Amino acid sequence: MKNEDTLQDRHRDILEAAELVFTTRGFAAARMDDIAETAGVAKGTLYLYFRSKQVLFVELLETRAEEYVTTLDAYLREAKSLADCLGILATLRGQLFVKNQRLAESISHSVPDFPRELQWRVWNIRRALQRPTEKALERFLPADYPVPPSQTAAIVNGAIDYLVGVCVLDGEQMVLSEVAKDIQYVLLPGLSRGRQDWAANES
Amino acid sequence: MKNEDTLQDRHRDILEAAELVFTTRGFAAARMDDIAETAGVAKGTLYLYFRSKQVLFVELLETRAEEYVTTLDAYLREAKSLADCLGILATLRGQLFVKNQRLAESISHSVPDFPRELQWRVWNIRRALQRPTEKALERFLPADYPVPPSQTAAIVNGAIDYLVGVCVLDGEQMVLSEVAKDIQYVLLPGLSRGRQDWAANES
Amino acid sequence: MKNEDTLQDRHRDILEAAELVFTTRGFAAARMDDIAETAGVAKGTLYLYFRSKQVLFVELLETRAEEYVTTLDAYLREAKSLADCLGILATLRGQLFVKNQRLAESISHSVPDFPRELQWRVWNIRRALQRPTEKALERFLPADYPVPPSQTAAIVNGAIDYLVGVCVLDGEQMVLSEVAKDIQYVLLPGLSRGRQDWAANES
Amino acid sequence: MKNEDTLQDRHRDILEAAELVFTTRGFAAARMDDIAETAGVAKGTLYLYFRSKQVLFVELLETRAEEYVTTLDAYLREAKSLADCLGILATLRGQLFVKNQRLAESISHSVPDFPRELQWRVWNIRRALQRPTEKALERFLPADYPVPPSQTAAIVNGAIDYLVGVCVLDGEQMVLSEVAKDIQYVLLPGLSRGRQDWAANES
DNA sequence: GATGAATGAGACTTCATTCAT
DNA sequence: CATGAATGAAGTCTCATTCAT
Repeated sequence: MKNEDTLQDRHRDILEAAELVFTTRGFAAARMDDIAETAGVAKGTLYLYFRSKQVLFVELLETRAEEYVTTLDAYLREAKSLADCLGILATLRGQLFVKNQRLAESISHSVPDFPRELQWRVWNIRRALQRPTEKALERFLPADYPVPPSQTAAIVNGAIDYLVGVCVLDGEQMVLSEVAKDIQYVLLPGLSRGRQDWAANES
Repeated sequence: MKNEDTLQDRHRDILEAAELVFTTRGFAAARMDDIAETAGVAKGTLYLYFRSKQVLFVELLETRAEEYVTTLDAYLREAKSLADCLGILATLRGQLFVKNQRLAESISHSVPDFPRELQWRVWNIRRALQRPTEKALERFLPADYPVPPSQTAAIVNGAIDYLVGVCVLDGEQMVLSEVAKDIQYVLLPGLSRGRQDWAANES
Repeated sequence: MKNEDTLQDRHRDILEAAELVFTTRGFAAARMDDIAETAGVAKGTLYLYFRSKQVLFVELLETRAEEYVTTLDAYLREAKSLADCLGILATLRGQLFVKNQRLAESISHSVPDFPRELQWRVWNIRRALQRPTEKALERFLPADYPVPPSQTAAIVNGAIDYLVGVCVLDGEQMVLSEVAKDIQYVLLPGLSRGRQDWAANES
Repeated sequence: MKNEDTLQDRHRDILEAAELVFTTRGFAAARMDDIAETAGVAKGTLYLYFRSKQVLFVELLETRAEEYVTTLDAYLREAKSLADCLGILATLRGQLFVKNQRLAESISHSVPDFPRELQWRVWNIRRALQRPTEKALERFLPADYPVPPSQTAAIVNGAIDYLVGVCVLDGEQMVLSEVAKDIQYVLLPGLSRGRQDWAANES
């Protein structure tokens, strides 16, 4: 009988293979054959660990989201200022972005066909991915900041991800410290002023 | 012989059906049967107008991108200030880009399998979508603005699209004027200061 | 109103186009689109002259077989000897072989699917194509020739067609007088002796 | 894991089913569904053994051609005279070549659409099928025989195949010994005389 | 009569899933 | 537990035939 560790390994190998394949081709175009081959197991073995392609996909999302959130939270806890936050977000999203982004893209397209239980799990993942940025911003935004945190978080994450994405698509060697600097330059002023500045600016 | 207009209509009907289906399911999961049914034509008719599913997808992208760029350019030409630009971008991307964004998401996954000629066409689409924001920013950014326009454009577009996307995903009734206001509040300060401010801020 | 001649022309144009296409691709792979384009008419027009692809095919076979038989009979009537016969057959089959052969090949594969009435017409064509060689041989074979004429005809026709076919396939410039000479050299002796020679040879 | 023999069997079953279907209907009209049903396997199984219909067709040709050539060579090696050769050829082509001939007929129509690599393989098959008759004739033809062996081979093969074909088409019970006798009677004299006889005959 | 856009049955092929070994 | 051969539903695409113009 195989011991517990071997089973864990197999499970992890399959998830890693699935990540590679889903990331590269998207959910619909990914083939279980490819995942099996990449994982170095037989096709039937996949079904010993995951009931279906859809379950494999969702459990992969859950695993990666959890890891990502844990990492991000740990780093953001150390942040001393809004500038720190932006720097950390830019750096970590820069490192993790490509894989996660590609996975995330599959969600909106694929999930509508999933059974309800899986759809619910995906919904939870989405919520979880929002929170770290949101929590960090809450700590440092001016108390009277007029834009709600969830939407400010969307703005910040969008800015970072697109900038990283453009660099990657253009094939440029991505210099993360540059990305962080650009992000800080553009976003910091707008994130640092309270409502009275707004009023001032409007007038 | 059917008259010219009828043919044009059919062509447009199919593109609209394709837009709906590709947008909803992504390229790989979209079925030609669904597109045909949505367009109200027989399966074979699709192939009278587009040689293959891939060609239909790319020509849809081209058509929508062209429309989008034309509209955006026209509006941005009227902008009198950076605030105007951000407002226009937020409003139009909110109206037009949710769909296009979904289409765009399919690209990175699907296009690698396409024949080279189609890949090249997609590449051109990507370039075209970047330009309007870039051109508008060039007009209003301070002369000594330290972040290159292409990357500033990425930051702006990303902020807008994510914000719109979050609103849509959350199922909120999207109030575009709110979106525009939030965007202006967060981004405007950082886009308005020249290099000397940067130096000041750093110190 | 179009006059009779124009209708005849159209009919003939279509048959010629069909001959070219069926000859090139075989019955099953031939497309009505190609035949229409080759004939310079619209696809629907084909169906004004021939009820279906199968009918078009069979009527083409009938037309060409009739022409071929008429021509062959006329020439063979002039033959003064077995050598003449072989020379004439080699020359004419050499001229007509490629087209007819290709058409004939389609028959055995395609006809089983045809409706019974068309099958019967094809059967008649086959009989008709055999007869000229058979009739000519009957005139010149020794009275006591032991091999039945229909089978002798098969041997003669097979020898000629394969020889021409090999030349064509090898891409050689086919010299018909050479073909005729070879055929005569190989076949004439065996066709010229009566049964007593056979007995002699056997002993 | 299924044992090696079972896989071999399946492979052979499919080839036999393919032979039956391609032979009956020709390449273009043959349906993979029919081949699968005839072989007693599911449609998808065919594609585990052969990458496409075209590949299945070509590999069938290769297999049968190889068997045929091997058998023919073995028998012809034992021939003691030209009469033996003709008898052997008539008998074996009668037994083995009706099927192969039907396959061969598909080649000229279907192969032009094939990818270049498959075309090359078919070309090699054609060459291989020519050689046995040619080699045998070279041993027994008079040294000064004026017709080149490759063309003499074409004449002999054509005569045999047509005769067999006519018998089959007429639905006659084919008596192979009769066929052999007829062939020998017609062809032997012409194949036995050297060039001086030719000169004599011409005068 | 002539056209050719439209149709839809049916072809090839793929791939998630199963199950005997 | 692990395997991978087998399955068959479902996808893309073709093409003979029809019919409104």
